[in-house]
Amino acid sequence: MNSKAQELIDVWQRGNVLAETCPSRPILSHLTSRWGVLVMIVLATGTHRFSELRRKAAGVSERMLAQTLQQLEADGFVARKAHAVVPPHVDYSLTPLGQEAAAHVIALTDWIETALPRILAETKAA
Amino acid sequence: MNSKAQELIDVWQRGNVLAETCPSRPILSHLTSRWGVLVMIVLATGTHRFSELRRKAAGVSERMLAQTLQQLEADGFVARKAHAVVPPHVDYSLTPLGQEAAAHVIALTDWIETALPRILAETKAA
DNA sequence: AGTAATACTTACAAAAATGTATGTACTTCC
DNA sequence: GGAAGTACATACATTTTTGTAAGTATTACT
Repeated sequence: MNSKAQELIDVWQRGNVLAETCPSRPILSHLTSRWGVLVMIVLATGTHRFSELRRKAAGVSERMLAQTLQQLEADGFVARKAHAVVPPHVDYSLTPLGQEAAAHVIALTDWIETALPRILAETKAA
Repeated sequence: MNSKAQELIDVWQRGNVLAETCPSRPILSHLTSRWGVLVMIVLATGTHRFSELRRKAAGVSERMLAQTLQQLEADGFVARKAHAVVPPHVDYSLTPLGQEAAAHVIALTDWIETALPRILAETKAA
């Protein structure tokens, strides 16, 4: 059996982000995308509405927030609950899977935030 | 004192990725960039040459690898050591700071790789 | 003399991400 | 009657990212 075929089989057991076509790569990119990271962090603190997320993740446009939420929902990390009222009311929260993912994303960003003074001290100008 | 000024001061103690202009954001984006993640993972397994990194991080172009390495080096996560020989020989490794960062990046990717079957099972078509 | 090897850089092109502005639906409030 | 409020979608423009191809320097091998 060639290595390509082996890779396909392995995915049923475990992904490998180093492999070019592994389905873990798009998942990783959604989770580590510019806004994906921030959305996960905010949702980890509890259920939020669209507009609340927009305010807390400073800098996101409506368009990007909507797109990001749809990706995370499609990946099974975010649950969307729309209430049939006018004006619209939609609640976003993390699924159990999303909570697991968020824990790691937060561990990373938390480290960065904490280590920032040390990092900045060693950073060479861009 | 206004909140903008407070933000500037706080950075000396701790970053906040939710803040639009916090210097932690570019750091985060370098670490979570498409190739940044892979480079950190590979370097965490030991010192590598440019060409070795290129092979292990399947899919990177020379241009992107060079650029990624320069960013990570500027941030103080990667150490570059060039040997003055012909043909060129350059070794890349993680700094102590880089090793701390890598640990978290790996925790995340490792979780994704492990959870991949579960994730794929819940994933809605793109 | 021509080719290979390594770690890049540079110019150019194509693709992807992101932003801006505008529209929608329906109800409540002024 | 007109404005506000919410959660989006859509078209379009711009910016950023990424890739491709080619070039560079020096030595060794054929």
